Amino acid sequence: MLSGELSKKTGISKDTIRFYEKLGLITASDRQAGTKLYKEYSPETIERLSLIAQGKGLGFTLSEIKQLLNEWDGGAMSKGDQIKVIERKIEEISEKMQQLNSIKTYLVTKLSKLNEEVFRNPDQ
Amino acid sequence: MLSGELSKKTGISKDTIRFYEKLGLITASDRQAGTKLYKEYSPETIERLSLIAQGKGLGFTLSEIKQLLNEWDGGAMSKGDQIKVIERKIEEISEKMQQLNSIKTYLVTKLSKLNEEVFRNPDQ
DNA sequence: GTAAACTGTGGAGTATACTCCACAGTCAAG
DNA sequence: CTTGACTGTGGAGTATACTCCACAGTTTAC
Repeated sequence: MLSGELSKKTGISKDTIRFYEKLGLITASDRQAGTKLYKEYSPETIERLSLIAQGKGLGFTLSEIKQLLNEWDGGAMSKGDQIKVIERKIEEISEKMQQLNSIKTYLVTKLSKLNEEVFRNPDQ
Repeated sequence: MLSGELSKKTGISKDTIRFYEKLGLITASDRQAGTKLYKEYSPETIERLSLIAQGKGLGFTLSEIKQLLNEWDGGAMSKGDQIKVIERKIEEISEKMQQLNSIKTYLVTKLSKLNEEVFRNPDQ
């Protein structure tokens, strides 16, 4: 799959795809075409890009996402180290979830207060 | 409270504080001192700054955070509109939590697989 | 076989979120 | 009363994450 198709399938621009490739977030195999090189992306790249998008939305930086993805693929680390890193990530994610939950609780409280007010005095 | 104290209490640099003030994320009252103006921050600014830091860690941009904080303070919107906006934010936050949860599940699975492997063959 | 669509490249430009610097005025301690 | 710490300001610089552009090859459709 070339960049155009990948871009259409993920909604991520070809420039961004190239940018991610330069950073090493995704990879491609080169295919010769005359004097030019074309870049073949494997279908898994689609899932990888959607993980990147998700990670970004959750406040991870691209370099954090790169780490996460590489640990995923089990890099050069020993099993023991991999376990430690993943445990740490799980902790981080749990923290994020707690934070989101407290914001949510706050908003829900505010919401029910507003609903009550409108119920009592509907012309607002 | 002046910027230095606020900075010490929050761990956020005075430059960042000034930056946030320029963006309207926080406010200060001016106090004249000779030819100079000093900026007085209320104690609530501390909590506001910690909310900003949290929001950032959760993938919200500063302008999204600004919106969130202003809706907090009940801006110029009608109650009905406020309710709609807050409902939308709650949805967004729920989505984020679901995403985090699916990543967490993935990581937990990976972790238990790794633990099992190390249990069977500890020299890694 | 040729025009239109597609491809990778280098490099410049943009938005966001800071961060640093030098300066001049202010205040607090001795 | 002066010295040293603190303050706000304008403006420049940095890191991150894209986004845009022009160009020269390539493939596809007719």
